[in-house]
Formats: sequence, C-alpha cells, structure tokens
Amino acid sequence: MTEPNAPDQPPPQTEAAPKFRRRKEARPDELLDAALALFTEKGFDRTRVEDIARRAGVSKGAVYLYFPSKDAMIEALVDRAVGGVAQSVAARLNDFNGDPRVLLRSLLPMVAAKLADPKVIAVPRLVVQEAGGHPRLAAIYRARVIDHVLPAARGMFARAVEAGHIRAIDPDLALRLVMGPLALHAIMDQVFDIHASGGTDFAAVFDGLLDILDAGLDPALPPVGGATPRKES
Amino acid sequence: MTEPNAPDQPPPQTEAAPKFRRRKEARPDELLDAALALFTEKGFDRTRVEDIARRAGVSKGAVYLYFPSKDAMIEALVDRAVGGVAQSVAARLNDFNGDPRVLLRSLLPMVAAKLADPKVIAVPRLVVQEAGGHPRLAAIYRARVIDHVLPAARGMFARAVEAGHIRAIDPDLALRLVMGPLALHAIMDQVFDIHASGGTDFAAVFDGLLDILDAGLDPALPPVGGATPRKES
Amino acid sequence: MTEPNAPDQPPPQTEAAPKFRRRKEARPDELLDAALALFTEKGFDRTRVEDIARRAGVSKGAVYLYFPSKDAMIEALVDRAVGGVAQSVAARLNDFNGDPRVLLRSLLPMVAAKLADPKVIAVPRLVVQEAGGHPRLAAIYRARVIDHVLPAARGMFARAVEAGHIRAIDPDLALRLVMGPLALHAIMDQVFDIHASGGTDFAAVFDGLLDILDAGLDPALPPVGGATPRKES
Amino acid sequence: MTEPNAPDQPPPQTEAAPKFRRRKEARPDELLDAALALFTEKGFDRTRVEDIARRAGVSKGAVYLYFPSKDAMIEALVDRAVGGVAQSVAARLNDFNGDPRVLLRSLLPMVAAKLADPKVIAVPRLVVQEAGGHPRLAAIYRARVIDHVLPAARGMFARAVEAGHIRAIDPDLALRLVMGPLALHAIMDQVFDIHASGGTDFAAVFDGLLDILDAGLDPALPPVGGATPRKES
DNA sequence: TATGAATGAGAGTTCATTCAT
DNA sequence: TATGAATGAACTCTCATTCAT
Repeated sequence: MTEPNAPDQPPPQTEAAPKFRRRKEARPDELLDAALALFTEKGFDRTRVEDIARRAGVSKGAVYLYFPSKDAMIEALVDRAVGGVAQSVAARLNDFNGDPRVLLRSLLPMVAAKLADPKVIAVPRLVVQEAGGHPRLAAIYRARVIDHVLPAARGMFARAVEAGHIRAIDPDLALRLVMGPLALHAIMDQVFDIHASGGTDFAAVFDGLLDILDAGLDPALPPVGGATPRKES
Repeated sequence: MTEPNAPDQPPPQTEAAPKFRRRKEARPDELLDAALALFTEKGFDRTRVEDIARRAGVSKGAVYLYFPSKDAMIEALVDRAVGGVAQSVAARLNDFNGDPRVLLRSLLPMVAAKLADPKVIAVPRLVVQEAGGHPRLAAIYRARVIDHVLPAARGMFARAVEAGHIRAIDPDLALRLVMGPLALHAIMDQVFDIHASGGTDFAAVFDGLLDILDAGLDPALPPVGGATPRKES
Repeated sequence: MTEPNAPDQPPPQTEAAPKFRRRKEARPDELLDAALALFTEKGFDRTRVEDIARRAGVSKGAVYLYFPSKDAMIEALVDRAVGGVAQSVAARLNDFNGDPRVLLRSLLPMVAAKLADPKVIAVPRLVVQEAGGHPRLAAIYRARVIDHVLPAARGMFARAVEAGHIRAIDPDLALRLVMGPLALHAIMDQVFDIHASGGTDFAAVFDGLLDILDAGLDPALPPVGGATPRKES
Repeated sequence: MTEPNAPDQPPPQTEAAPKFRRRKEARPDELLDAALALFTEKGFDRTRVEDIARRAGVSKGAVYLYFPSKDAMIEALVDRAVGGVAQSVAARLNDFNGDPRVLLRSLLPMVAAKLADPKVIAVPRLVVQEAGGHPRLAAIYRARVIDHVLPAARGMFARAVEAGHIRAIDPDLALRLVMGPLALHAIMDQVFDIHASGGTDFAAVFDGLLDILDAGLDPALPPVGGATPRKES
C-alpha cells in the first residue's frame, strides 16, 4: 500500500512511545490495569484513588475524566475482564457431546495458560475478595460468567451421563470436582503464598486431576454418591 | 423488704443463663462474635467499630477496653477460631498409616458438620477476603492452621503411597483434589449464592468426592500425572 | 437550704460558664448561630464547615454529630428562625377587623424591634440570597412564613376595604406598599451599606410610611389603581 | 466552485443576522448572557465555567480567552448592565424641579418596561444574591448606579419639598417609599414565585403606588414623621 | 483563536480512637 | 468499667485554571 500512515501513528517507530502522545483512548485501560493491580494487592477500600492515578501516571483528577467514581472502576474492571471468554467456553461446552474427560484434556492447555496470566486470575480473585462489600460485583460476575458457563457445563455433564460416557454423577458435583482443585490451587498460591511441588502451574494440577477422573468416572462404575441429578437453585 | 431484686439480678442460679449475669468475661467473645458476623457480611473496612459495639450491646468506647484497635479484633478473631481444631486434625493425620480414603470417610461426618456451622467457615472466608489488606491475617492463619495441617496431610499421603494403599500421587496434588471441591462449594454458596442440587450440604460433596477417589486412587493404577512427589515450598 | 447544688450548677455563679461543662443540648444552637453569621457574611458556598466549627469552638467532625450535612444546617437555620412568629402575626391579622392603619401603628414597635435584631433579619436575607442555589430554602420559608402571613394580610385588607375603613385597594398591592419600604431599607443597609438619615432604624421608616398611608388610604378617596381585587396565584 | 453556499454562510447581507457570522466581537457578550442566566438561576458558586461555555456554544478553554477568571465575569456582567441607564436617570432627576409625582408618572411606562425585561432585573438581583461573597459586586453597583441616582433623587425630593410641591418628607424615606414596593414585588416574584393579582406587572404596582402618593404627599399635610431631612451616610 | 485533557488545591464527609465524666 | 461527645487525619470527588496541540 502506498498509504500506510494511519493518522494515529506519529512516526512508524517500533511501538510504544508512551509519553510522546497522550493517547486518550488508552487511558481507561491503563487506569483499569493500575486499579486491578492495586485492588488485588491491597484491597479496594485500602486503595486510594490517588494511588491508582499515580500508578497510571496521571493526576488524581484525571481519573474522574474517565470514570464517574471509584466504585465504577471496579465494576468496569470486572466487566472488561469477562469479555468473550465466558461465551466461547460456554459455546464449546454446549456443542460437545462426547466424554467430558476428552474435552477437558483438550481444553487443558488453553485453560492453564489463561489462568497463569496474572491479569486473568486477578479478576475472579477480586470478585471473591470484594463481593462482601460490593454485592454488584458478584452480580456482574455471575451474570456475565457464571450464568453462562454453569448451565452449559451442567448440560454437558448430563448428556455425558445419559450417553454412558461417564458414570452417573450429579453435574453440580462434577463441576465442583473439576474446578475446585484449580480454585484451591489459586487460593493457596495467591492468598497464602503456598506453592505446590509443581509451582504455580495450573497445568500440573489439571493434568493430575484428569488422571484421577479417568479412572474415577469410568462408566462401568455405579452412580456417584448414589444421587440422582436434580435441579440447581 | 429493704433489698429489692434489681431487675438485672437473676435468681442466683448456677450459670447457664446466658442472658443474665453475662458480664466481664463474656464481653470479648461477644464482641468477636459481632465482629465476625459484620466483617463477613460487609467486609472489614466497611464495618464501623460502632456497628460492632451496637451489635454486641455495648458502647463504642467499651470496645477499646477489650481490644486495643480494630485491627486487633480481626486478628483475635482468627486466633480464637483456629484454637485446637488444627492440632487435633494434624494429630490424627500424623497417626494414621492406612488408606487415606478410609480415613477421609471416617472423618467425613465430623468435617461436614464443622463446615456447616456458619461461625466456622466464616473465618477462612474472612481470611481469604481480607488477606489482601491484612497480610498478618494470612500469616496467622498459616502459622496456626496451614503449617500444622499441611505437612501432616502431605506425610499421610506420602506414607499411603509408600505402603501401596493408593496409587502414586503428589501429596500436594492430592490435598488440592480433596479440599478443592469443598472450597469451591463454599465459595459458590457464600459468594455467589449458588447452591448445588444438594443445597449447602458439604457432606454430599464430600461423599461424592470419595466415591470418585475410591476408583481414581486405586493403587493398581499407574502414577498420577507421571509425577514424583517433590518438596513443597 | 442546705442542698442548693443542683447537679448542673457547678458553683452558683452568675450565669454562663461556657467551657466548664460541655452542654450537649446547647451545641446545635451554637452551631446554627455560627453558621448564620458566616452564611450571611460570606454566603453559603463560601463558608467552609470547618469555619462554622471553629467559630462555634468545636472541631469540624463535631458538626456532624448534630447535623447530617451542611445543607441540613441552612435548612435547620431557617426552620429555627421561623418558629412561632409567623403564626402569632397571622393570628393577629386574622382577628383584626378595623382600620389597618391602626393595627399597623400598634404593631409598629414590635415589628421594628424584631427587625432590628441582627439574628432576625439575617434569616430572610439568607433566604433571598441563597434561594437560587437551594430551592428548598425558599420552599421552607414560604411554607412556614409566607403562606401563613400572606393570606391573613390579604384577608385583613379585604375586610377593611369592605367595611369602608380604607379606600378600595388590591390587598396584594397594599401588602407590597407596606412591606416594600422596609424590605428595601434592609437591603440598602445590609447589602450596600447605605444607611438612611435615621440610621438602620426600621421604626422611622415604618412611622413615615404610616403617615403617608394615613392620608393615602383615606376611605373617601376613589379606588387605588382603579383595580378590583382579584385572586393571587 | 458551483457550491459556495455552505449552510453557515448567509447571503452576504448587511449585518443584522445575529446567528450567522457572529464571531469575535460578539463572543464576550454571548458569554456574559450565558453567565447571567446561569448565575441568576443557580448562583455564582454553583455555576461551572464549563456550563457557561456550553451555553454560549464554545469550549471551556475559550472562556479564558475573553475573561481572566470566573470572578471577572460576574464583575463584567454588572459593569455591562449598568451602562448608561443610571446616568440618564440621574440627569433627569437633577434637571427636574416640579412635583415628583408628576415626574414619576411620566417615568412610569419606561421604568415598568425596563424592569419587565428579565435581563435587566437579573442584574440587581444577582448583586443582592452574591454581594455577600463578592463585596466588589456591591461596590461596583454602588459606584456605578446607586451613587449616581441616590443623590440625584435625594436632591429632587428636597427641592420639591422646598418648593412646596409635596409635604415635608425625608428624601431618604421618600426614596424607600417609592422604590421599596417595586423591590418587594420583584423579590416575591423571583425568589418565592408569588405573583400578585396583576401578575408580574410592575406597572400596576407603580400605578397603585402613585395613587397613594397623590394623596399621601399632599403639600397641605404636615411633615411626614415630623422629621427634618438630614444627611445620608 | 480554539479545544479539551490534565492538573491540583480544596471541600464535604467518615470514622478509628481518645478522654472527661 | 462504661459512656458517648469530641477530635482530626484521611478519603472521595469537584472544578477553576492551564497548556499542548
């Protein structure tokens, strides 16, 4: 092309000239990044707006050019983080009709990589931390993530039981079985600074978990807990 | 007569009249109960000392007769809660040399009952919630609970593998597998108000989990994750 | 007698021992006095809560023990000032059936004395000053004062015209004729620091005004403005 | 080009097309108009510079191209409004040697029309409202208006008494008598939204007032208030 | 000229903590 | 012991003013 100079590219330099041009569009994201880091580190209430501003390299007042309040920031944070992930995961779960263990193994590398990204786990952690004081956070997260993924996962497990791919198990229990170890792994790592033998490696946990489930979910085995799946409330 | 019974003086009974004659010695505990309830409900920072006082039925100033600061309260809270439980559990783990699945099944009712008590789960939840802003909380909990139970559990699993009661598995992974589902169950219940088919019943989750582990940990199976247990950091 | 020491009377001194005893009940009034002085002097918005507190001899925070907000103070101020005055004036107007000029002359000393008290005129002045930014102020004043006095005055004038005590005049006009000179007198005095020959003496203005009205309202004269009294909106 | 008529370019007319081609010279006035409207409506302190700018159709920064500060705007506002009016009124008063009641009747239509213009009464109202916080406002208004009109009015009344056109009356009192009802009429209308039978019609008030004065100032009557005119301070 | 992003001092309000009673 | 009025530091949010573009 003869016209590569997009109007936003001053000189075709390498990439980040962070102070050459005050990029209005980038500010909100930079502020949210700063806020996320600080909220996770010290908690929402103990983080001053001025801290966020300073970390993002702007003045206190500038924050309010982009967000109407501190509360709005934490909501925007969660909102931003839950973008398309939930939908795509839910879609894959809905489309799948085989053995969950196979699906989980194929999902493993992606999920492990996602969870290893500090900016990704930080958000659910934040939600858990602050949900007490900010009921809306839990509501947002639930509406945008959980309410999409949970039914999809439940359905997927139910179909797998039905089709005889795995032994009979309450889908709600199955979900807790699969995600629980990962959650606890994250909590020990982030909250208590206790790292397993394999370090902060979600893949190892996930991998070991699947090894257990390979045998533990064998369709030849009798129903788990003797329970018949019921409706979740 | 000349000595009318002041309305606050009960008939001089034995003791178990928690409403009358509960003074001095009971105060700190009543304050901690009130604090725990409020901290869990609204978070530490959003709970005012006056709220705690009012809920405990005393004046704001009285709180400072028993605790030097608000921070001291949350620490005392955690301290109190982790009393002898950890030690006794750790002791049982250390003494045990058989199949973990058997131990877990025998522990099940006790553990489930404990976790169902709101005042019990409230504390770990609080620690997770507030650890960001109060690093000492995590430290206390770790020193008083985790550092006792974790090595004991790890050793118990290691011995079980060694003795061939279960297939080879990294004890750290085993721990996450066993406790993770319970942790997630609690989080979904408390934070997101999502309750499984079986309600807020830890026993059902625990029971189902053990069904899975019965098969999944069969000693005839090859090592989990192909991993050799290493030291935890 | 032998027991003169009432618990509130430290030594039987003259009267005001303002710092010996922190009189909780007096605080709100002291704060309102301070607020009234400052609001009148510098305007509501340019008065800092801390200024009020300092003037009342307390700390900034103490203000909020007595008033939930700065806005609440100005409203309380107006509320307090309009106590029973309006009612009593309205009652006298309603009860009167004679010549308004007689009534006005008898009212003169009382009204003049009232208006000469700085704490009295300060309030209507404040209302006029701040009504723009605080519509509720105007509403309070109107509800508590104007809406009582105005209809009473209107009725009184109407009856006087009817009975032939004064020439026909629109009561609304009569009201403006009587009160207007006093209002302007106050404005010139307070706002522009311009004092008439007689100083800030409302009595002189009132007196002169009545001299004019004695002749100007003579019932033998034709209707004022040729207008028939109509309803006020 | 065949398409010269940009929608903003009117046919090159003479001048009186205030919507098109209003640039440079008109800006300050437009800004003051916007400021006057907003100051009157919400008060000086509660009006943001940005509000003024938006109402005038320019950016916030542009305001500072024309006025050095927000304070300067309110002063300019008052300055602008008191242009030649005061001088011309003062001149007429100074030149007049007859019966004030005649003069006032001849002035009536003009004065009533002036006061009915919202942009005219808005300024004295603003001065009264904001004088507390902006002593310079009162000073400007006094220097530019009151100090011209007041002595002229006083002289005119003094001459009229001297010449026997009206009964003896303190000119300062006379002034309050004449202007007071109009002032109160405006206050009730603007501040309390209370309108007399005749609506917001200054002419009716003025007219009725003069009817009263016709009789009340009859030169045959004895001196008003028994007072001898003295110097105003 | 004109824009509007950015600044930063300052205001209202809250609340842990103290202390006279 | 117990109270609760009082303090004052700290925090969120606003807005007049500046300045790079």
